[in-house]
Amino acid sequence: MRYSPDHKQGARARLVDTTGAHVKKNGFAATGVDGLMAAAGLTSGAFYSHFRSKSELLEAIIGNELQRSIALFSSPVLEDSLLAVEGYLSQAHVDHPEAGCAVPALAAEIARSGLSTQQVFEDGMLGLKDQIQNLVQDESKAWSIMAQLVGAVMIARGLPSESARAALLTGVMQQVKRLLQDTSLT
Amino acid sequence: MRYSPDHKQGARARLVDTTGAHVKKNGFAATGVDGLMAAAGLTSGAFYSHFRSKSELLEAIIGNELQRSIALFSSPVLEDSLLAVEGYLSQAHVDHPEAGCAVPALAAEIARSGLSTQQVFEDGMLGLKDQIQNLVQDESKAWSIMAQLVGAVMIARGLPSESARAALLTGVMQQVKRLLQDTSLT
DNA sequence: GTCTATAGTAAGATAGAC
DNA sequence: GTCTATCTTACTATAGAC
Repeated sequence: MRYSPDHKQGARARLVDTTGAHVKKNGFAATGVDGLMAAAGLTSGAFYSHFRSKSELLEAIIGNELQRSIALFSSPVLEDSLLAVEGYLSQAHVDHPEAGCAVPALAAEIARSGLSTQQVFEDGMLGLKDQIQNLVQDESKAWSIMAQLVGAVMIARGLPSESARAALLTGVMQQVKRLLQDTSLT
Repeated sequence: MRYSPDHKQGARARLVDTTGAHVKKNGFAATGVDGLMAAAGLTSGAFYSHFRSKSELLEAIIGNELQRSIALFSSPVLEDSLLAVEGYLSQAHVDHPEAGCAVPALAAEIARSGLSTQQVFEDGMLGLKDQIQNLVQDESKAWSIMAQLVGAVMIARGLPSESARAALLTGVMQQVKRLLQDTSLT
């Protein structure tokens, strides 16, 4: 069977999606190319038809994942953003990293990777920051909200007891809500 | 040469220190037992005289590192805590993970490890939370401060440009300071 | 307690058939 | 574009000498 002209593009995009989920759940360094491709239903040999190296894959994953996150926080309406934040700080997000934000799952590994991957990360994070800043009209508050969301989910994922998780998530939710609603604070 | 009765204990403690620094910088999954022991000036064979497995080492590192962090935030005086927070959100802390807090460096890998390691992590995090709560007299604010500090340092380590890093760190510093100082906010 | 040596497995990456 | 097969290296862990 022949492949359509844009099959390669489509296959690469599908690979970035499925391996992205796998890597968010299991970690990038902890997973081999073999396991990555098996999760996508292919063998490791095919990997290098789409990426020159494993680190090139990480760069593609980060770009793809952050674009999704930006789309989730794209509404300029306060009510939509409150819903997005509630979803971010939910038990479901903590329990399912494979379907969630890439930042709490992969930021530590991004910090240890090459400059080009970090550049993609920075572009995405500045895009997210600008969107939140549009809501709260204050750069300091925008960075604070981002750091809280990311930090809270990352810490919550390491807490085994439900009670500690819930206390952390609701506590941070309370403070983030205040930042989003009270426009007087600086 | 013979070894003193408590040489084993001392050697293990030293191993937890030096491998802790190595793991915070390079990641846990990304480093082999060989490299870990080489960083400590030993060979890999000696590793299993002190730990039954690599994951037992992670557990020991987390316990050791969080005890240190708790000591750094142990003062009940507000001025001391402001200094500790400034150090946490400093360029130096972002640039030198090996000498810094284990949480932004390792939380994602803790979330993927065994229950006993997560239990040690939870104990340490609740201890830290209690100390901060003593300062701000509010559990929600304590969790919020912790999440912000951890999230900010982790994100900052992935940002290649100095300007973006500085904006993030000073922005979060401003919001954390407000939480620490303004006792009226809930 | 630390060493060398090694077992056994899995890693990242490449070559060539289809 | 994907497969199987393979090269080389590195991994976790163990055994036995000192």
